[in-house]
Amino acid sequence: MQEAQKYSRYSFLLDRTARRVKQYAKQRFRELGWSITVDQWTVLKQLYDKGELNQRELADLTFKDHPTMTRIIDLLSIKELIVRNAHPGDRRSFKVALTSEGEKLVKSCLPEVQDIRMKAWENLSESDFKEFKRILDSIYDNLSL
Amino acid sequence: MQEAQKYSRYSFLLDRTARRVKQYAKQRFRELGWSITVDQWTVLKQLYDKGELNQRELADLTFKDHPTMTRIIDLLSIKELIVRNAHPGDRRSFKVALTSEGEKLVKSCLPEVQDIRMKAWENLSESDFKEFKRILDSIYDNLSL
DNA sequence: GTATATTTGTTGTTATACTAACTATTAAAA
DNA sequence: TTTTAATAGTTAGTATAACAACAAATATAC
Repeated sequence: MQEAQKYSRYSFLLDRTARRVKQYAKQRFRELGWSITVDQWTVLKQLYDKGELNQRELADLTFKDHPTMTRIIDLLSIKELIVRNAHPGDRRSFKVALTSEGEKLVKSCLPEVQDIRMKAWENLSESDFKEFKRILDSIYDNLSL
Repeated sequence: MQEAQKYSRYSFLLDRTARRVKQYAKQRFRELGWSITVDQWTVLKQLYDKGELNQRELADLTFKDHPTMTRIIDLLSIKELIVRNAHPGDRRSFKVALTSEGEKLVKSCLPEVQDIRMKAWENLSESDFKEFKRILDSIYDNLSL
């Protein structure tokens, strides 16, 4: 393979693998009969870990943009897993919070999610993780503005 | 961080980085005034390298599913960069081919695409690439059916 | 204190991703 | 040979993902 083409190949592998990881989780969620998507789960989990957050904070934590977050929150609201509460002192923003339904769902799904996530990393060592994280962070930084 | 949560974190980093790589390329395509997306580029490049292919072959090579490939090909056809030719001997399928316009575009974009792709990998060594590829492949295999 | 800039969130548009259901065609089985 | 199965591709529906343009509220500058 030519030197220059090598980089396209690596980008391709990265994209392919990320899609596979997401697809696997999506499929497992489905098989388990859960009515939420992986991205919706990520939002629920943040709220579970950190408590009430506004939409900007959620977007920052998940590295999604604001319109995407608006829509994920819309869908979770319709399912009554979260609520947008008025923010006292800033009428532009909401305090997004888990409902008791939402909290119950997070608690019940958590162990299975951890199994799903672990599956990807079978047969990989502790030093592999470190290397992998270092390289991913390096790529991310190379492309940051 | 708890052992189990570590894996979610790695999946998150993988997803985040893959999105960033794609976003960067998209932004550069845009800045260069190109009227194609990154995924559309991938299809054009395959046709440039391998010649005529049917839609299934293109889907397999790019690891995309068939409906997605149908739509990418629709869009590239509208732009008259490729054509669906009848397949002699199998009336179910098409032979997809670059038009002369399409071929000209691939040739003119190729050097810049290589620069875009290279950007992600600055400051990484040859052994980093090898490690990275090995780990990505391992993850992919762990999740394959 | 008013003009200007920034922040928070929404809406609209285009493209990818995945599932399911479908048509048309070809291949395999009985 | 006719029934059945498999393959190639499309269409429909839902959910991200990214960008642009926007409204409303808040913060800053003068």
